[in-house]
Amino acid sequence: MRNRFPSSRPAGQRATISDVAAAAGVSKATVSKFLGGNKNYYIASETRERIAKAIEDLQFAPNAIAQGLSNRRTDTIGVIVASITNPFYPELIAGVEEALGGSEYTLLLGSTDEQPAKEAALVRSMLQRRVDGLIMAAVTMDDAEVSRLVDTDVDVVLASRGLDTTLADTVVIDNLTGARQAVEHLLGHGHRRIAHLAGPADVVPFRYRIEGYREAMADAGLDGDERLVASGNPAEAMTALLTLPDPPTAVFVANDRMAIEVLEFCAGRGIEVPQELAVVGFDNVWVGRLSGVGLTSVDSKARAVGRKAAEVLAGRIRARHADTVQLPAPPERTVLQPELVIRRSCGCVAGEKDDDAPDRSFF
Amino acid sequence: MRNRFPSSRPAGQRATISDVAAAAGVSKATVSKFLGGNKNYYIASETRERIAKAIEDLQFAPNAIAQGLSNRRTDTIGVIVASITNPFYPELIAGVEEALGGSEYTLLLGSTDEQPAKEAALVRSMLQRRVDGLIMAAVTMDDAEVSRLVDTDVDVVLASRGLDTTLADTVVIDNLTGARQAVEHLLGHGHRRIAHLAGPADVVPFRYRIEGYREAMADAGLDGDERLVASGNPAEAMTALLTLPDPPTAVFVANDRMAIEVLEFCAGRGIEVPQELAVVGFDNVWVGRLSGVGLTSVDSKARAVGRKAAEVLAGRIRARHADTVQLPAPPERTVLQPELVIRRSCGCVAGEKDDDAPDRSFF
DNA sequence: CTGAAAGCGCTAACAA
DNA sequence: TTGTTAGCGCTTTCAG
Repeated sequence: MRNRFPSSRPAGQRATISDVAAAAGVSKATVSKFLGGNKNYYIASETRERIAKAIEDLQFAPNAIAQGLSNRRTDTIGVIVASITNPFYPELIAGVEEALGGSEYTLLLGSTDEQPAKEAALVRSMLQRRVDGLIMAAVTMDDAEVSRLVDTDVDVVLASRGLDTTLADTVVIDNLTGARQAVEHLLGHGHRRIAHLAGPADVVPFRYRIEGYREAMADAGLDGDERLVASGNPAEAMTALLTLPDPPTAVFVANDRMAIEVLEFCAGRGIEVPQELAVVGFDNVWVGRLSGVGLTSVDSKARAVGRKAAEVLAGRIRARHADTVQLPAPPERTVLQPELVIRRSCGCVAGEKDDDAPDRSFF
Repeated sequence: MRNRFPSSRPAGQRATISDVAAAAGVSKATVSKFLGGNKNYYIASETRERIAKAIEDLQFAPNAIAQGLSNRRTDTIGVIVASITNPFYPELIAGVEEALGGSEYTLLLGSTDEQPAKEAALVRSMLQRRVDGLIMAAVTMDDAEVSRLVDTDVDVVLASRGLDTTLADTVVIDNLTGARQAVEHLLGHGHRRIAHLAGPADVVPFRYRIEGYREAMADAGLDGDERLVASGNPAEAMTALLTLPDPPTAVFVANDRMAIEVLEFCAGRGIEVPQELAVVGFDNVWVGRLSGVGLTSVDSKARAVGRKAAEVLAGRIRARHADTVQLPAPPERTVLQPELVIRRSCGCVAGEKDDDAPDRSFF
């Protein structure tokens, strides 16, 4: 195997710009200009060739760390999600990657496992690593913390879990409307006792989903029974709900993760879904599409949210690095519309309205 | 809100070690020693306090990029997976994070979408970013490419997709045995016409799964019918298989992603699983556990593989950075044993042997 | 115990 | 068109 490092440095050590300069008989500056590509530096085509050859010979690739230090930008963006194993987030990440497609950005990833301490540590770590921007798809921080974050020199966009804040760019879906749609659909099926299995109240979207539930119930003149709002471990919550004197005939669950557990709970107890209990989830994770699952759910557009978040962030970064110095534009808030996807678990006839592309593969 | 940057630099600019040094009335070198923590530098406790105060006042956090340049290590490890939306990989990533738990490592993530070109680009990008190590859970490279990669100064471990190579540390499961178990189980159910839906042949594990299938069939004196080995789009492949003159009564599918599509295909065609067609998958992705799915599958231990890969890698990095210079140990190959997890789709009675912890949440 | 100085690999004025 | 020089922010000898 021929030695790929003909320079004087020991094997396994990568060539530097100085090696290239020496090999090409030019200065580092010239090589650097050659690398810069974009800026219209003038450099003799003959020199250009010599440099290209040296680079090729030495298998040189610029050290991005050194470039980062000098350029004050790393072409890296951080993505912090709540739970990498919840299929909602890989989908969101895929959206981010999609949007960043051709660009030179690389993703620094972190999963908080829903732990605020881990979230804080990840933010710190990414800031120290000088990411150019940060997409937060896990936010348990309060406004003060967000504002401190926004005060730094990295651009931040809050995705999906976004707070109410107007401090930072935000990409969310309309959780309130989504929740209303779900509950209204259940009302349309004739249900009157509709429960809500809520998510942790320290996560903003869950608060809106509760509110949407309450509004829809109130509009139907069915509000007031707080016993119908449960939370915590799905199995336990369902047990409590179903042993109520006047148990619910339907439940709107705050996300699909929990909704699937409700389905499993019912399967385990021999409770027929949707006959004995109708179930509607939230997120429309791909699993719900499986014919053996058939979960009706509000699509929270994970991929689109990720894509949009990345676009907004890229725009910010571009603006920041633009030559023309100007005040940053005020935070931008994008609200995507969710969409109720109807399947079996709500009581609709199978296939009635399920318009999923049947040939699309699952993952 | 009080200004968090009392130094002279403009808001939004982070304090540097020089700012701290100035504020504490010491030199950068001393501050750096203070930061180093571990090495037993002697520094007066009074100075120590002044520095600590300055750091606190200035909200100083060292620039990891600059540290990286100086230290020649970034405390970052790259993870390249084949497809972030295939639940197998988030699980593997979770294993990596688990193992890296307390340490200061951060993950640089990339998903290749099974495209060799993207894989190459990601490797390049991560190398340029000077990751300390690389976990490749997507390898379509050949030995030559791997060897070139191993020749660099980053430690590489091949996880799950590992080649046959002995050039790099590898953590895999015993795919051949796993496949044999699957097929033997089907044989035990009395099946004689067992098909195999194979994965892309350029991915090593899939080749072993085919081989395991062939061996098991041969051992049962059932080899020879190559028409039973299909590949490509699951729906099309199944259609072809089922229109054979002597169609299979069971199919061993190379991974759960495809197995699930087979299940959907059957549901769509009204083909009863397992009565008309028994199905066994590979990976034991959590989805298969759902009561509405019940997919019998060979567990490929994604989490354990991720964990082990991270441990091996961390060990390598530690060794490389150790003061005592020594020849690197030869590549280490870890082979984890897969495990057949039995559910409905193979023909076993539901619940018969499904020993999943029933209360474990899904994701 | 502390500091001066050199250097990690690259970029960006500014000269030449 | 090319080279010189001075950093980017931190670490690490090596002298005090």
